[in-house]
Amino acid sequence: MNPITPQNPNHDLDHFERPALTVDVVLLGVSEDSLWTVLVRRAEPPFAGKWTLPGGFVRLHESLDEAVERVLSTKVGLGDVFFEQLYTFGELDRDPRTRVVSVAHYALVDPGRFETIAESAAGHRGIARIEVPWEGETGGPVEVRDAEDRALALGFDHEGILGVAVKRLRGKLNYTPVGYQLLPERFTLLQLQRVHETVLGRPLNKDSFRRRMLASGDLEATGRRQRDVGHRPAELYRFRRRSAI
Amino acid sequence: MNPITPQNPNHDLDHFERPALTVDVVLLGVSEDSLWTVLVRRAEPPFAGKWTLPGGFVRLHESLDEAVERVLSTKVGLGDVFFEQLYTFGELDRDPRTRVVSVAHYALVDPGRFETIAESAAGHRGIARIEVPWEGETGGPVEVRDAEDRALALGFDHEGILGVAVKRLRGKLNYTPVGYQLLPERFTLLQLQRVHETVLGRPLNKDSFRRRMLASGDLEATGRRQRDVGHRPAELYRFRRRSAI
DNA sequence: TGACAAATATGCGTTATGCATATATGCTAT
DNA sequence: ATAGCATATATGCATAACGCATATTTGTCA
Repeated sequence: MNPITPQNPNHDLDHFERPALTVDVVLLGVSEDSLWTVLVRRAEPPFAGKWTLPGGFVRLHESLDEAVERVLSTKVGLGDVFFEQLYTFGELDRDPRTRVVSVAHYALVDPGRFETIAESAAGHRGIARIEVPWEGETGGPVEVRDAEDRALALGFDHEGILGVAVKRLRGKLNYTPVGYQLLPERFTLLQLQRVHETVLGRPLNKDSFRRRMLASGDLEATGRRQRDVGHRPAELYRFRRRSAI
Repeated sequence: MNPITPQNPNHDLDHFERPALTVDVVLLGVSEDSLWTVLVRRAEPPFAGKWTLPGGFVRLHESLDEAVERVLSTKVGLGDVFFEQLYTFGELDRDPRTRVVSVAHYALVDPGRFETIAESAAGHRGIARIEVPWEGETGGPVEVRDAEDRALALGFDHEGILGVAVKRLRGKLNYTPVGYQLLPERFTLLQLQRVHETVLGRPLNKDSFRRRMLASGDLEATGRRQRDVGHRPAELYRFRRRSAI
């Protein structure tokens, strides 16, 4: 026990032996009825050559949000992305170099933007999109596999962070309209349902999904309809900006 | 923009100009149909004399959970308390001395333990329990008042953190059985309902509350009943330890 | 012009919820 | 000892939400 002494309240402030602070970002997108995330390959030790979540150290003069925006811009080439804080991981052995505490975030992008990441991934070798596997019904740990279906051991504790992010997103879908961040501006009810089903990993009842969504007040009919779909076109909706009553 | 250079990947690790890291704890308890929290009076600048959440710097060799336990033990004299991480606050101007990022937690204690804190508060002048006001229906900011009903400006951004904690607890009550952390081991259904009502700030329907709780599978009848209550005594329940199936 | 596929609408049984009412039971005052 | 009290507990019912099945509508394509 080593309390802050009243004699020197700034004891800890002057002391340089403090944990380092990072942000890590779980970037998620839905495409082809699968949930994908974006990983970057580490060039340097520790975990050189391993795939990890995009992340970086928090600078003295930037907020956590600014650090996330810098990471997304620098490492993935994205700006203006929706993200929220997920959880802060502070176990002692997360990083073999030294003590590092990481404020994890999850970010959501629509299919169009995710496509640009996929193209970027095709060009560079240091970035990849990986299909997020279902957690087993048991809620076991996520096991990531690459395009050739080889098990992929992520660096640091990032596999655990990915699992927490997916779990959080699934929970959020049940009581917030966060799904719209995974869709283009205009979308049909069935597209929205498919996104929910993809994230949740289970089929949803079409009628009650429609009723709930329309009753929620979060959706707004645009008056436009689908085109060239080979069947009766559906109404296109957009998410209503929540009035700040 | 000052990216981590591949030439020196440990650039930031070696650099001492990193944010300081603290934990702050919103300690909550229910008593007399009110929700209370525990504040400590700061002895030193900044905010000397102001009331703040108990908190402290995270040491290099302790995890976040260990830091919280140390803070609860050192500043409030409590051990073995239920707590969970709340949110990490990282705005630039939180602390006038230097950049400080705080991982906020909320902790819940039963009335018996809260009573010991209240006694301790009566003895020492550096600790107090404060009734948490309802947020208005508008969800406006919490305004803290002391026992003499004087407005109390908390130090740092702790008023905001308190508001987030109450909001989180209210949300959690709707889908998890956290309420039992605010009760003694054995309790009646009406006591549990009163706790929920106190936290949520609104009356609940007795019948559907009973039905939901009994159907949830979280409760277990102990076979014992209340004593000396001047009316028909109620069954005493305890929370069933969730099997890890 | 008709087949097709999905959108949209309607009906209905099941279940959850809110409310009202009736009965049970330990304690207390007389 | 007993009547009355306050709350626990049980039952019934109207309403709303939900899952499921079925019918109808409407662009597109062969």
